[in-house]
Amino acid sequence: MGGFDDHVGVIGDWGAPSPSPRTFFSNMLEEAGSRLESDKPKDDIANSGFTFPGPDKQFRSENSDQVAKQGGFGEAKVGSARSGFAERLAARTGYSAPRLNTDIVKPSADLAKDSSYLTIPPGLSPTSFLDSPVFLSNSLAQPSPTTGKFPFAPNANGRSSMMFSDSSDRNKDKLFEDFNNTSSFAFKPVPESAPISNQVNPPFMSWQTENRFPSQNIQTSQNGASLLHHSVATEKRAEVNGNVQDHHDEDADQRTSGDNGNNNSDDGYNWRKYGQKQVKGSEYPRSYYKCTHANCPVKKKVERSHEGHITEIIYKGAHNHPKPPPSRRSGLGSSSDIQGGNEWGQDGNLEVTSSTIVHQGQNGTQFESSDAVDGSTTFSNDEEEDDRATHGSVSLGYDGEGDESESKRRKVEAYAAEVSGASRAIREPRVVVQTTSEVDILDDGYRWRKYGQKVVKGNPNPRLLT
DNA sequence: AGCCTTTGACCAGCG
DNA sequence: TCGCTGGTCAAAGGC
Repeated sequence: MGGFDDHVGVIGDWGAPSPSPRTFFSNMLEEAGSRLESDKPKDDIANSGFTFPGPDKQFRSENSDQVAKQGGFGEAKVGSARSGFAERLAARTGYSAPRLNTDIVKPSADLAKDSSYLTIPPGLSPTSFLDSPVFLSNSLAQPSPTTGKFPFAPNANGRSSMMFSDSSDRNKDKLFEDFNNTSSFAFKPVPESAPISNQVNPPFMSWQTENRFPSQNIQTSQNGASLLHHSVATEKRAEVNGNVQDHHDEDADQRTSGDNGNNNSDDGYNWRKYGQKQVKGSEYPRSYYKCTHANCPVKKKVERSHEGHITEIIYKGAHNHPKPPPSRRSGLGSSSDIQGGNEWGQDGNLEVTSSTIVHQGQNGTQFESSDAVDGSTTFSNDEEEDDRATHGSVSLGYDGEGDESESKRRKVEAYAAEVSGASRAIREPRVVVQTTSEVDILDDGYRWRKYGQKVVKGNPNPRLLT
């Protein structure tokens, strides 16, 4: 466990001294931008990027060329930025961020195959920006990168792109203003567009968050489509926001100010580890957790790398109780695998984590959503960068029945593609939620409306769209 | 004292 | 029936 402890310690060290999220991210962008402007060979750019596992494979394989050519916000930038940051960190604190073994990340083939799903690049999840004020209908929305705090520049093909190379705050702000001032925000095209997969075209919807979801949240599209996002994604998303803005989040606070991420506030529930086993076919041991709430049948299996990064999370069942208040959550000694710190990195590290969420009923019904969740940061090694450079696809359970939101959808899509390009170091734990029945998955304390069902290619079971 | 993790043993499903 | 595998139990120990 030494390695893990070390990792935690690292996180702890990062906590205090780390600059405000906004500042940090801004710096990162600037650095990335400067890199971009350099004459660095594109091949280098492509090679220096970090990788993104899973479904992203598809994204990468089909767009890697574009990514390399565009050199846009891609891997090189982020990777470079991270590298620079790591170097500075090492120089300043004497600490050398450990390299991550990215081999652990397994692709979610099924997701990648599903063309009906939107492929979103790593580091950015639909929910990331869906959770942003741009889509928020409530007043709790706070400024965030997803609300337009990132600069967007025009794109030749009409799609939007994020220009992180443009570090001008003025431009950013203006862009954001435009962003915020339009109900149907528009991404400004960019000459050097980030890669947008042809397969990304699929229907995408604009999303709205109904409220601030505690542990599980529903993101509802304008046409009523919703996704259930597990707390993991939710909290990580919050963390993402926290990195780029002064976003305030209760859970985030717990993570950062509590005990260096050693709390159990991962998803708001308390878990007790009751077993661990090396599963065949899995490179890392699988841990078994139970919800500690009385009579709560929920369990989760977590696979994590030696570095402590989650590679897969499988939830089973549905909580039959509300999320315990923060004060009642277990603090020390928690085995939570999704806790802020170690799993997803901390403010100081530049690792963006996303997750794929699959809600699967034992009756075969599989709900699938995904979520690039995390804005946490951690340095990863070159291998990882290579493997995940252009990965980052996440899928959304949406069939594109939307109509008036088509344009928005495309914008979001483009935005996702762009942003994904921006966030390089992405780790994508696969999150699966298994419930005993369709009812269970819906019985999560929220109200769901089924708006469709579809048999998805590669999955014999109908996919519920709620 | 209470809750947690660890870990070897045990059990059940499956081919 | 046997062996493999995944999941769970429960004792021991730590915090």
